[in-house]
Amino acid sequence: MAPLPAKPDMKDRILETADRLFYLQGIRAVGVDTIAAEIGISKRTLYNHFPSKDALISAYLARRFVQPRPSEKPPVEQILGTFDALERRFAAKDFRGCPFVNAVAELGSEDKSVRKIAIAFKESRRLWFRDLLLQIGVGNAEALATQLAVLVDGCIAQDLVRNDPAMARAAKEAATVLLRHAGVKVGGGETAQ
Amino acid sequence: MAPLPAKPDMKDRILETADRLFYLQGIRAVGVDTIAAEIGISKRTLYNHFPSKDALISAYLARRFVQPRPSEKPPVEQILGTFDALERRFAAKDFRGCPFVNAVAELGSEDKSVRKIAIAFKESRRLWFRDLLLQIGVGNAEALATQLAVLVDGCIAQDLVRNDPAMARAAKEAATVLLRHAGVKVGGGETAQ
DNA sequence: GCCTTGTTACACAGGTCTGTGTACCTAAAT
DNA sequence: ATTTAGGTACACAGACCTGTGTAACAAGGC
Repeated sequence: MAPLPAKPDMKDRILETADRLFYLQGIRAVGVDTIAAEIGISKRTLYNHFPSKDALISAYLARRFVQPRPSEKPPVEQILGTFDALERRFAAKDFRGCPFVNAVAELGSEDKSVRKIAIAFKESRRLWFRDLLLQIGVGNAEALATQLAVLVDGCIAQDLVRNDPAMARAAKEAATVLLRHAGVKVGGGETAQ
Repeated sequence: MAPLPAKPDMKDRILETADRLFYLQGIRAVGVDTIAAEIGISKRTLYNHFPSKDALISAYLARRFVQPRPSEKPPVEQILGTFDALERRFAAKDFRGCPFVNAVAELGSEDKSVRKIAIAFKESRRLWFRDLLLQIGVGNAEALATQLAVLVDGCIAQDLVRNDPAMARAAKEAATVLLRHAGVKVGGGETAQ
């Protein structure tokens, strides 16, 4: 075919493809040959952009590390909205759990850098919860934020195995109870639209 | 009948070793050569007991599928005791998360039999919670049992990444709030020793 | 023109993995 | 003593993996 030198950044294309395959099939299950073949480039080109598969794995996880964008909505809505968003993602059939948890499960405790970024991600989400809780004056925001983080990862793990978006709803109901118990006034009923 | 070999049951030794290595290092990361070498047997012997690595993986997961033994303790203690037991296991440095979640994360959705046993395990634990809740007359035991199961898997996932046994305590505190909210009279304070 | 940059095609080294084939050994049961 | 089940040693096939080396090609900038 046309040996087009690819207008969009080749590095981005490689990374986007690696991301998709790593996430859907597992890191160890996908070889660099497979990634290159999927894009239609030679393996040599891939190695011209990433010095090793490990570098590609790191870039993959770094790419997945996205902070939630600041929102104008009330903190309680943001917190509970997290579980609505999860439920929507569970319904998509290309959802395969948390890429960080999966990577740690797959690559073991050996891999220092993978664990490091996974810890950073988990902690960043916990802090996001904590800051929202502080905004609404919740006492013991630290503990409650941890509990919310546990609920998030719990319903993700459950959905990974069961493929049941209702797990997000169960987590949301639990989160609602915890918030109310902490004195937070939660708007709608337990089954928000 | 089968004449006894000199050794105790070789099949058990293979399975026990495979279990340890699969769990600690990951299924794909451990080859049959490694398992055989660890026991000090030849690879041929291993294949005389298990027709394939897949069969060994299935046996490994089946072995991990243990039901909690019936207990005389009050249901509430059994439920909350689950999180104490988890905290103890998190403190051990050979804890590496839930073997079923890890297997699904590692082997992908392709593998039907792995997913099947993982689902069965998750559901069996949920039903264990549900039956205990029914014993103490909790209304909506189904939903609460699901929430408890989410908390269990959530703190396991969190600990897998963070290596922090406090995650079990956080989950236990959340579980306590949920139980109280359901009308259950919970004995000790939120930090039972 | 020419030169640099990026890509391609392809071979290959060196390692790992699963699974098999074969011949020999050991010890217990008969 | 013979049979036989099970274990050992070891080679090997065939596949896959990561990563490199090399020569050719295509295009834009100078």
